[in-house]
Amino acid sequence: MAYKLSGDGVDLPGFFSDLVRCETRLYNALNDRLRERHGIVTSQFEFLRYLRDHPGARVADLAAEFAIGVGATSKSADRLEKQGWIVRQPNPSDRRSSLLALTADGSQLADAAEETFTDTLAALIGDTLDGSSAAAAVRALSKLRSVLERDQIGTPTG
Amino acid sequence: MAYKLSGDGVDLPGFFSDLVRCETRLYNALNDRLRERHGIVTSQFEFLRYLRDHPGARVADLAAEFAIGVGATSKSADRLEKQGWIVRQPNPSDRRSSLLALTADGSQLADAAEETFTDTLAALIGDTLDGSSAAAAVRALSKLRSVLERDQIGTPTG
DNA sequence: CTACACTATATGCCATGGCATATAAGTTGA
DNA sequence: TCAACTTATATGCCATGGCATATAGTGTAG
Repeated sequence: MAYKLSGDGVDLPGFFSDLVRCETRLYNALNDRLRERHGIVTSQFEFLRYLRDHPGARVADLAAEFAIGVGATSKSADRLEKQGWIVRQPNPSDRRSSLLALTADGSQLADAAEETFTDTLAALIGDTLDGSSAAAAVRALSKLRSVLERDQIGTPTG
Repeated sequence: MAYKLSGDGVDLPGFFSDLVRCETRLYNALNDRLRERHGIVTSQFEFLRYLRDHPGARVADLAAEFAIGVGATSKSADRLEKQGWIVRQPNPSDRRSSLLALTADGSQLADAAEETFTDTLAALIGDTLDGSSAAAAVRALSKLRSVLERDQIGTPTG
């Protein structure tokens, strides 16, 4: 009989499929709602919310948080800046980088979109994710995330 | 005291963040490994594996499975076909669509990539996803997926 | 101070997906 | 049978991210 070196009883490929499919569908559904109500998509909301909660963050901070490339993050910031939702302020301690911050408009948008975001999420998965086994799922995913971040797994190069 | 209509004690936005970040990092890490060993990325592997397990599937079947648009699926099939990994066979019962199937090369690639895929996943999350609370997480995510699919949540238009 | 390595960001090219539209084929009702 | 409707896929335009590279600023050894 063959050894099972890890993941006893856990079908990891199946888990991964479920993870990706849940993420895709939730992201799609949230995109639809945020776009129709606020003219933004989920990734933009996540940027705005992060900047609201971390004013003065740099491009590299956003890239690390979302595990996307620095280039993509810079372009994303360009678009938000062009819309007047964020500003690049000079970084007094390092002129290579800028400190990003929400404008008043951006702040208002982040708050309004957050309500839509939270409500939509509750409507979509609030009932399904009820109960104690769901709490275990939430904890497990949270732990998995910390481990992935700690070990820098899947951090893009650029 | 305010009512909590759903999701008692579950921080849904936090759960969603964890879900998306785990998905992103795992996808990135799997992409790296699959690209270096087989010259494909994870989405391509998932297509190939699906066609291996569902020979004769149509473009619409793939689109439904992965919750992406039909147009994107068609283009993805173009690329796999151009590489010689799949073929479009005429559908005898409906000439609007084709039946997709792996070539011998595609089949071989799917099997080889699956080994890399499985091993990599085990290396990345096998230890973290061990134990009974992880089993609960896996079940919860599986259930969430079924509900999202049943209710057609996040199914793209095109 | 100055060359050299390093770092942070910006930008260009490419791949991929969404969405709208086009086209071809199947279906239906009078 | 044929016009109107629906369905399945393909294609075009756009947005976004990866990756490579360019540029500017920082740190450091001598």
